[in-house]
Amino acid sequence: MKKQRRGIHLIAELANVSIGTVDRALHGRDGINESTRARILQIARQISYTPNLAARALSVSKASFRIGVCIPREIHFFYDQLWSGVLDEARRAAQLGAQFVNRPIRALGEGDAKAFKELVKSGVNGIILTAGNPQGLTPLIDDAEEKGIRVVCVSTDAPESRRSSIVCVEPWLNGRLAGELMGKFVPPGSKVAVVAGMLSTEDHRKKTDGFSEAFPQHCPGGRIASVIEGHEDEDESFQKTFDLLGRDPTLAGLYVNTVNCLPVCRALGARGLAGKTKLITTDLFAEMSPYFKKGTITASIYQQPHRQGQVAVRLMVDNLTSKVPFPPTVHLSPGVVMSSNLHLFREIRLASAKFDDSVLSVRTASKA
Amino acid sequence: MKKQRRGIHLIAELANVSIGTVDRALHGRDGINESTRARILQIARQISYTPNLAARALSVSKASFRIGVCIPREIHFFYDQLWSGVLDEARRAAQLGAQFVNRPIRALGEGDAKAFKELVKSGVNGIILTAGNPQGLTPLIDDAEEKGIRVVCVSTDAPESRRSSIVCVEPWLNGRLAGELMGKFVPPGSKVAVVAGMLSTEDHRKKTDGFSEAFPQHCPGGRIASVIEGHEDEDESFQKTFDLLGRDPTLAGLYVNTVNCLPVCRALGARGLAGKTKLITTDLFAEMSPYFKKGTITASIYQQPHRQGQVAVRLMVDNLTSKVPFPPTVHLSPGVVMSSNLHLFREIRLASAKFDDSVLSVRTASKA
DNA sequence: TATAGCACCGTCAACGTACACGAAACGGAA
DNA sequence: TTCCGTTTCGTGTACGTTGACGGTGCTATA
Repeated sequence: MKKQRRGIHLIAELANVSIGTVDRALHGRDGINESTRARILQIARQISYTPNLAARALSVSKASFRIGVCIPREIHFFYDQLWSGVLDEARRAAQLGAQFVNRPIRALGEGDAKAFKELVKSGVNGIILTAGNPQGLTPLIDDAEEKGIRVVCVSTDAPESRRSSIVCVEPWLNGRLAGELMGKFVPPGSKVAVVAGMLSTEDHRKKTDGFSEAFPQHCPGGRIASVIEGHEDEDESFQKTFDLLGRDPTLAGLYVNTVNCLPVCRALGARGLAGKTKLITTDLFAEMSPYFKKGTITASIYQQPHRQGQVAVRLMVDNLTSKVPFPPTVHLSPGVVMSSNLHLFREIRLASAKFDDSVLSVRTASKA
Repeated sequence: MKKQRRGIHLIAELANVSIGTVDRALHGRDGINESTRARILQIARQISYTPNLAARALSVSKASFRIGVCIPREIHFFYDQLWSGVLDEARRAAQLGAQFVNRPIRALGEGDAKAFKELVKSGVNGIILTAGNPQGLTPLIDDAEEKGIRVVCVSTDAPESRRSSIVCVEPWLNGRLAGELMGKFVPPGSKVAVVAGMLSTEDHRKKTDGFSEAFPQHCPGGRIASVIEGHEDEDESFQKTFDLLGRDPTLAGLYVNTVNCLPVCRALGARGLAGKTKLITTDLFAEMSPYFKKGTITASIYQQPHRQGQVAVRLMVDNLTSKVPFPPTVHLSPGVVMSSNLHLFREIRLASAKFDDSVLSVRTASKA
């Protein structure tokens, strides 16, 4: 009744050698006869040996690789989800000996160059980041890649750089989907308007472009009456929308391509147009919930932040552990949130029952 | 010249207790004085202790475990994706010592009891299956769970059984989302129809119910004119739809809640109604692509088979490796496919460029 | 006073890998 | 023969955590 050994021990047993010899064979160290090495490698292949990365990480007493993460914390409902996706996946990867160093920045594009440099200097093997100002970051990214540090952008791209991969929902497509939906929600010949954050940011411009292109294609005779900018300011957004609705009461739909949709909802309510004028928003957070239920928001285009974080970590870990090549781009499909499926989204579910995300007490289930 | 201990040992040394006590304190186990627990937690906080997850994983690595998978192969575009999702995740889990035994069945509900029994007898630690005929499977599932074999249903549930979890897109909600969409696509007072597979299958019935309930809520004065059954037969589906469209040319929309939508598309084309009558379908496969582009299909409700497979494996592996408790249900949100985002879905992408799914050659890095 | 029961705590052996050290076996040279 | 060096391989320990098991005192009951 001998106990069943695993891994390197099993190979040793099968080859009638010691684990030391197996170690030498597997790692190409010297001090071993070529013939026995061949024999051991043969057996390793036969039992399809895969090293236990956790054990390896433990043995060298430091993680086998470290991944730096640099994302903002400002727009909470979005980046919290992104971070939570990263964390979810990181917890699993920890079993493979991955360590994550978090180097958050205040807001998108704020001090990311500094944070990035620090991560590079700290000797990580890979970096996951939201590239706020791509022009500043591009040379740094290229430099890191040059040194063998793999860089994966998430949510926001640095397209000109040599980053290994980008995980995002394409803003242009985001706008197109909104445009197609709107085109089918409103009757032919309708006029609609776009409420953007600031058109100076590429993301909002591309969404606006996508919408403007797709809407007329799916709504015969439809056209964009106007595009207004709220500059991420609550009062300004409300006032401008309120005025717009007053000027043109025949407006059939509104597309909000920034996360800042609550003022627009309120403006619609103030004009008594809630539920009448079709409203398509972007992203999702708990405070939007009542507006879905009242019918003010017809649909929202969901960018899957949690999943973006997950996928980014997966790409990185797969590459670092198993040399899985990076796909140059991962374009997730935006989700469509409506009142029917609203409650299935994390942002809404977690709002009612907040989970404790403290890491230390990962309480193991007590035996039954 | 005492050696510098780390982690739990360091805490033990500082607190003048043994590592066992520290373990008890950190994990909220009983058999420890509350005051010493507080003291230990205090010290842990002071040195900002973080558990070495690699060590934990190693310690718990109760050797390898085996997971049985039992899903049909009949509806290729769906179950192939499901299987591919399982495989994707299985590949990762292999690094943690998970083995997967595949025991496919011909079609949903065909010989699944036999396959299930074989898996149980083969001594797996967990089973992932699509529960075709729940009534037959339920006692078997309960039996397996009794023996400590965790069972996760995917896509199709056995709700009365004691399965550990279910991963699916709820059919009722699926229908509701279709109903809400349809309600906003067609003008108030519209008549629409439902094309089902067979109403005897619970899945199709629930989808029909959900649709019938949601549609009038979102389309004032709207009503369901008729529900027809295609019985998964191409000719029958075509003919019945063709006849229906002839009888009632004012029909504003059609909802197909089975995967068998091509005959409906053709019937619409034959009547010259393609693009006029709004068509909402279910699921997604490559042959639907041209109908999206022509505008015949307005939208399709996507059940995320790949993701379902992934999630099911994750639940199982997380539980088996780290005792993460099963959530009783995982209800994924159905996706909405339209012409804008069509090309982002696996089913369409992979149709053009097939990927190679070779698994075995996970080459370990040779020393630099 | 003995004994059982309980609350609290320590000890030890895994888990799979990496690496340092040392032990054989062998050949050649003194 | 003895001595030394090399090649080839075995042994032991460390890495940090977990869980089974055993041990110490103390209190309650006979």
